[in-house]
Amino acid sequence: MTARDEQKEQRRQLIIEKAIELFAKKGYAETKIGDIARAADMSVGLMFHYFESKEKLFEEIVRHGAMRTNYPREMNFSDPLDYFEGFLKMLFHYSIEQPHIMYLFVIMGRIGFSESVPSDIKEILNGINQVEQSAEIIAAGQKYGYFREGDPYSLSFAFWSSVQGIMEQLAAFPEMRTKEKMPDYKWIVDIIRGKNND
Amino acid sequence: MTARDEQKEQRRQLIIEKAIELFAKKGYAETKIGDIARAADMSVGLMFHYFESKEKLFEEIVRHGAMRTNYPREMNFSDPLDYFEGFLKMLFHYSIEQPHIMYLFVIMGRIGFSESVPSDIKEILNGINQVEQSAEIIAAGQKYGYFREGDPYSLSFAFWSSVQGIMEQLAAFPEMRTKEKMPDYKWIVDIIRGKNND
DNA sequence: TAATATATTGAATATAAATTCAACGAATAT
DNA sequence: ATATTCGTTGAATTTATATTCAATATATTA
Repeated sequence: MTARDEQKEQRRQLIIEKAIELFAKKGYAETKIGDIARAADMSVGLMFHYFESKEKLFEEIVRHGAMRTNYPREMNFSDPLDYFEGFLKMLFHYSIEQPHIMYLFVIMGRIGFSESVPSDIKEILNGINQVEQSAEIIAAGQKYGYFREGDPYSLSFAFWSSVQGIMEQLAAFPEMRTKEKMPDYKWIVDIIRGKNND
Repeated sequence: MTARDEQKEQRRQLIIEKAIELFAKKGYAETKIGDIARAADMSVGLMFHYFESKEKLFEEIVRHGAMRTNYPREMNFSDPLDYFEGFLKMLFHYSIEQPHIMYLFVIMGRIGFSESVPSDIKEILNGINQVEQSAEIIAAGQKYGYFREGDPYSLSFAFWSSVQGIMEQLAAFPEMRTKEKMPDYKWIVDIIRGKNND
């Protein structure tokens, strides 16, 4: 790996980083190549030296995101509430200092219903149905009183939709991303937890 | 009002209705005039007979939305929880049969951070800061134990962000909009309510 | 240092979407 | 029934954005 290759890789990373932030804040269609170029402080033409197209750039981000945000699947947890609390604690915590994960989370959550995202990109996400997976955990946990009563899929849907909503607002309003102003992740866990436990 | 005028007004309403649905599902930038024209079953050119531009069409929707979604301000409530429960109950209820309000809610919630929305449209919403208003109600209600402890603004932010997230997902996935699958609005109220009450 | 490869730019081109417009058919008024 | 206005279309035109490209600067290699 020559010095130049490293430089190139860093440049690519810079573009990706800025693009992630912009895609999260504004969505795919509203984010212009020119916006990303400006954020990365380079000419529009140069963007195409590093990435074949806007679509390919986005695809690389989605692939990256598919690795990073699937955290819960690989967690070990002693009780099923930890699955959710652990993930949210991490997500909320990092949102303050390293918004990267939050941005990725926002982008990933929108892919499902964004028509401008080509279908081969959507396929990257096959098999990562967060709502489905969580519904199973909730269903299992309900038997032992870990979660409130109600349809597990609906609960899971409500939970992840809420998290998505909060992350989207946090992405858009950085002034909320301080220790003082950040919502407490436990408030959100209460969506599925109810008042059954302590 | 001649028959022709009525016809014209109906046509305009049809366009608005379809546009609301599409703007809610895909966002402003991703919704093409052609999409709306197709949904309303007319030529693209004809759209411009009814609306000066995409922007003006959107503006009309926002004005309309500014009237409809500001419901909570005008509600009477005996205890402050009713303010939130009443609104959510209404919103969730109508989402099933008349998704119109849900779509408007989604659109309105995105205006704040959508750069493609011109600033004179954003100004329509000045004075309707849902989060701010709710924070005051929460702050007042906390003294009497209606709400959980925590920064009122953060609680309000978390609550409305969650609602926004759920409405966005419901807008995109109509299969969740049935009596059986819909989340229970009380789960969401628990974000601010905590387990202080019954 | 000369030769070669890579990075960068700004201008040209291509593409997609919004908007305008001339033409025509259908409704309404005189 | 004729003239006038309105609704409609499809084909131009304009505008915004993505993409390509020739030219130049900068770095690397021989």
